[in-house]
Amino acid sequence: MQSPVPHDPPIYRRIADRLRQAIQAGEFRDGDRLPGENALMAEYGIARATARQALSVLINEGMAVPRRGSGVYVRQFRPIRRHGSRRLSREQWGTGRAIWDGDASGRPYVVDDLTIAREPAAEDAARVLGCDEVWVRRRRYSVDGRPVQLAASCFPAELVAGTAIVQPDTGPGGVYARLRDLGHTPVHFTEEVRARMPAPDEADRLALSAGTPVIVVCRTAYTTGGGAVELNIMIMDAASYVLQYDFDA
Amino acid sequence: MQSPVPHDPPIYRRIADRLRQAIQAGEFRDGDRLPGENALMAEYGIARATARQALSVLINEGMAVPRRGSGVYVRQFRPIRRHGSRRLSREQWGTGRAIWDGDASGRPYVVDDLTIAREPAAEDAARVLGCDEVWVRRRRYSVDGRPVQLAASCFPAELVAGTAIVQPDTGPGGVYARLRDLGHTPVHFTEEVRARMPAPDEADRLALSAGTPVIVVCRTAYTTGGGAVELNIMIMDAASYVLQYDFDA
DNA sequence: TAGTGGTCTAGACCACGTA
DNA sequence: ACGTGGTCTAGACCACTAC
Repeated sequence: MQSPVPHDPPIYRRIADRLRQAIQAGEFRDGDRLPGENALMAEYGIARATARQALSVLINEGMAVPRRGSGVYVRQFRPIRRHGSRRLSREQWGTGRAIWDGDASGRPYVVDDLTIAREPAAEDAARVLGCDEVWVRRRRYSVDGRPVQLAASCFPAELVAGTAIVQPDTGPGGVYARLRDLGHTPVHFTEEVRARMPAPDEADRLALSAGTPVIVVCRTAYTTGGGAVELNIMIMDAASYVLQYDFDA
Repeated sequence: MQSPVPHDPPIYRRIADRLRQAIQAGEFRDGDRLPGENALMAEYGIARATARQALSVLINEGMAVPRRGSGVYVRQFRPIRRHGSRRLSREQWGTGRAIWDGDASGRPYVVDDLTIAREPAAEDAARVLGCDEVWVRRRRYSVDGRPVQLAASCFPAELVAGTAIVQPDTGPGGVYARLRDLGHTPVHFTEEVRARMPAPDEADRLALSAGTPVIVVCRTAYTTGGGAVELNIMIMDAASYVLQYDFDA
């Protein structure tokens, strides 16, 4: 009978652990090139697949990024701080500022791939918004030339048909100012936050490397009557964002 | 010259895509067993490593979970809803209820691995709390017998030394009620939310399978004077949580 | 052109879970 | 006992990047 000793970690794990420690100890800095497959094979006397497996551990942890034909590099982070409560205060969109102005932490951003369409409401949207058809504004946001967020805003179709909300340019203050003009001022917001690994199409559109989760924020905007007037689903590159929420006891 | 046609996806990707579609189409339900390595080898006439690679795609996406000696299974989700703003209202902890009572969506929870220690403050904690030494309460929360969250609360050492806050049982209302007793009532909270892949020790303690990110919530509690009295870092299994924040415009 | 990572094959031995 | 996934070897060809 053997005593129930935990097994030695496999070779590839020990190599991955050593590399991770080296990174955290500062031996490799952000953007530095790590030892490649050939270097690990020579250093540890292992097969190629084993060296690959060691590197894939770090890659799937989001600590390293492979570049074809070049090498494996330590990942760089510079997150955007997104303020949950403060940024939606009436002062912001009441005075003609777009909400997103405050988001990029001073860095310029661009909106890509804007599409506006009338669609049958998805099951969730139908329940929350209380309608069968919605107008959807889909767009992608980029900062420093890199895509960071996909967003899809849904509005009850009858409410917004023919307004600036279904136009590419929604005018000063954005969609919330237009909802106010229509007499449906948003006064309350709920945000649901989840995190998961991206679906392949999300990874494509956000140019995510392996090991990068997405943060999914589902925001609902309510009017004084308690009715929901907007459902906004945001999918964010988790490596590019810090969400901040402030509230009182 | 070739036209710049995107390459055909590799075999393992196409197999992974087919399996993913089958899951999303409901051909496999939560907890169902997927075709294993041998089945894929036979079905597609591929080598073992290729079949493995196809399955590893789904595993790293968090869609499937491997069980040694048994098979690969479709992952199951049943998240806990955690209310950000509402749960910290004074009514809750002012009347003797522990904050966590409202968290598990009605399911019972347990606290594991509670340790309480006086330590030199980490760099972040020192800056936020304005002190060199802290008392830290570390614990793990489990729901339905499965670990879901690691938490570490830091308090300024001089403030809480000798109080119930450094005892295993903090009494009715928990640490916030004790801070109130000390005249340092928390009145404002800031939560920073991030998501990333877990470090190996986090994956161990939360029993996370590959492809599961963690949500990191860093909460700071402020008193009326504006001083920070607690820094609480929570690491949550992303598959087990939905965070909800409510706020007004 | 040389070196890198990406894909793939055809084997091997092991630990583990189920029956 | 058998089938499963976990680890590992020793090759191969390819696409891409840097020089």
